[in-house]
Amino acid sequence: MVDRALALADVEGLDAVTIRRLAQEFGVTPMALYWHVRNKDELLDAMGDRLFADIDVDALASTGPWQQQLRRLVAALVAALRAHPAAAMLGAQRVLFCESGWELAERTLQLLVKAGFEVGMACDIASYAMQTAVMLVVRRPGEPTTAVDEREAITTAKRTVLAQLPRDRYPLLVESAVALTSVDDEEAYYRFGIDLFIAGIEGIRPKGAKRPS
Amino acid sequence: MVDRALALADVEGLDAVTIRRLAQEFGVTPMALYWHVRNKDELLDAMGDRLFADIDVDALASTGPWQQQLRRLVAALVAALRAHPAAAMLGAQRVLFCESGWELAERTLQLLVKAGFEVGMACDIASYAMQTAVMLVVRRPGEPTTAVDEREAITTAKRTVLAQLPRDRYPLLVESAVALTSVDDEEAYYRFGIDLFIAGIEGIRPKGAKRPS
DNA sequence: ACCTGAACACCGTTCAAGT
DNA sequence: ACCTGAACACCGTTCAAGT
Repeated sequence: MVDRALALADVEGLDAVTIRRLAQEFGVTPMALYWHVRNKDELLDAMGDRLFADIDVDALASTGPWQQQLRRLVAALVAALRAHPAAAMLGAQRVLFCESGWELAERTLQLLVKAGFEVGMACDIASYAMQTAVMLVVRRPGEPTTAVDEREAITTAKRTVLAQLPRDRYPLLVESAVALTSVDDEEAYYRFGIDLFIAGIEGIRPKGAKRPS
Repeated sequence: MVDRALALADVEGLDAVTIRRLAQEFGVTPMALYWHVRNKDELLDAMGDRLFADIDVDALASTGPWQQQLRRLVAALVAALRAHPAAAMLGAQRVLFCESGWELAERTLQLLVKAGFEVGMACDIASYAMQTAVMLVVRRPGEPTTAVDEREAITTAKRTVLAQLPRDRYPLLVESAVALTSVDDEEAYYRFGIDLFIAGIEGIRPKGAKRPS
């Protein structure tokens, strides 16, 4: 049922995931679902939890310098969310409330503390990391609530608007109409986002941080 | 009407903003609103646009080194979104489609190009900046769709769950139950987020970048 | 120019009842 | 243990009609 809901979200957007629609997919009456799930929120939570299920923290954060470990963790998180972009935002509220999320969070905190950050700072960074991963996935163009069919139309419409702006007032916007409304290389896009995050972390880290381990 | 909708979102969450509810607030029948707005999406768009209305780009990005200008722009964006946290996410899809958003975007691109980034990279950074600002505001705890009344209850519930986790498996999570579920100093939180962003940008910038201006 | 009434196709959810 | 029927209080939206 959770998988079916995720599949539905992937194709038609998160808004299409309704109790009634899901029941229809199962060839069953809407009320039947209430036997398996307490209410819709519980279903959405379960969808969020599922996102983290396949992340193998141990394999990611055991060897190498902390920057690389952190990068691998964030990259794995992003990859997990990318599997279901429409549902990715559900993950943000669920990391701290499911087994696999705990594993991920604890490891990240551990890693940051070992790197010399104090616990409070490690918490801020870990939260920021999670939010950044979600942000990268739930990004432009086309809200996650949109069906895949409409996405392309929305994108070109947006692009057209930008391209027709007055050139004298907004030269860079007009020039960048395409670049601002689409992502040509997905992998490069995510690499850039993660690079930026890691660079930020390294940038704010106190220079003479001790390494207790 | 847009202001009323924002006010409603502030108090009861974005989910409370419905055509029918809004009509009720105005002491009018739901269908009356369709005279002033084509449909609900148009209303949400207008709410998103309103968020940028008070940003005075010229005052922010005219003097000083580019890092400071960029910081001021992002800070102003964050401040603008913070005025209506529940509606902040609406801004993300609207920056490129309203007057004040264009002003903001063009200025940011301009600034980045002057700083030595090529136009494509400047676009990526500007998009990232916008997303980061939204992310910082639409953050934990309590989804933007939640009413203010419920927020506190949700927060303490989450905290309790974390505090009761097995200490041997998740020592850092248990220790950080409070830190992970709340923000004690709002200003420090936002400063941290913006610092991290700026540090990232400086980190990825090519060292010998030329300064054409 | 601005609003209403009636109607339609959707929601989530409860609760008693069926097998 | 698992599902249904009927019902309720909500949505957004259209369209003809009122003033």
